[in-house]
Amino acid sequence: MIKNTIRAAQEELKRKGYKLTGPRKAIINYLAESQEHPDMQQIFAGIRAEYPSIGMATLYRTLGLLLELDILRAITVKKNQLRYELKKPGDHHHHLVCTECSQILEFGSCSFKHISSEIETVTRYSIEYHNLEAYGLCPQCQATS
Amino acid sequence: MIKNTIRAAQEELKRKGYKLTGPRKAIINYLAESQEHPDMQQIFAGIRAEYPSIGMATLYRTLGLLLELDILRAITVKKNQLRYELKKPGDHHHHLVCTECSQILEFGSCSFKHISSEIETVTRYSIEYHNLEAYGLCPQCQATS
DNA sequence: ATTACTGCAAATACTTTGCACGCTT
DNA sequence: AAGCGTGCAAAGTATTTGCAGTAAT
Repeated sequence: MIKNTIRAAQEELKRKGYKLTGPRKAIINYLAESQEHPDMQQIFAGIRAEYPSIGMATLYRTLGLLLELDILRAITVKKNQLRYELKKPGDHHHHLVCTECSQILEFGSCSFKHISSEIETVTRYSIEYHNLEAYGLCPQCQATS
Repeated sequence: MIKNTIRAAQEELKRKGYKLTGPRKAIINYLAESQEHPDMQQIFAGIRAEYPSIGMATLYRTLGLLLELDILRAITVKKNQLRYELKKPGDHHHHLVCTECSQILEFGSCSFKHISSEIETVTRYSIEYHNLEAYGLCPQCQATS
């Protein structure tokens, strides 16, 4: 499945006319393989292991590009704290975020697609994607309070 | 209705043991009265008109506090661009964001509450609130492309 | 009276940009 | 060969923090 995710991301880049460079490959690979939802510093550190010459500016530029191309999704865990995940083809889920420890859990049920087209009709927006984030306490943090 | 929003926010502050100070009142008033979804700079400018001595640090601290108390909600229009809105008692809605011009439209239908308790059961999280943001092109930006 | 809150200024942290060089197509 | 993409360093923003004075309870 990871292979598919990587391939889909790479193809999308090329399809839109962007070059498939070393740093971009390394970033996509790292994101596809990471099970957690890493933040920018974790991504940077992780990629340095594979591709030591990468600079922070490239990471900023690349994450920005992937977000714009809708290959990458950002999850807000706290004010000004983002975590990232590569979109997997055929997978659609949302996130539960612990307001205490920032743990992220995925859940599959998405109720939005049922009302999406009605909202498009009413509002005349054309909807491209959506994010749903639910916030609360994870089991561990409930126990600690 | 604005009165209610202001009162609810003020009471929540006091209930949790925070002081109801001049700057806090001014910020709450400004947010309650603003129809758009202002960003931090707009809020700062707007409040200076009412309360010229306010400093940026206070605004940062206060918005942070209101977010934590779940009185205030942040809407992500682009990477690192947030807009704010005070929560109104009895009102529940979500947002449609134009990826081109960052216009925000509210929509009332929320499909999440139906599945919320099931997700709590399955995941053992206790959910406090949730945000749904749908991204796409507004009618004007569709026309311009 | 007590203690939280504020404003200022300084310190950090974060993000973007310009440019010369290198790599993908 | 052409031009996009990269890394570095510097510039530009954004955010946080320490502290002395002030105001809310």
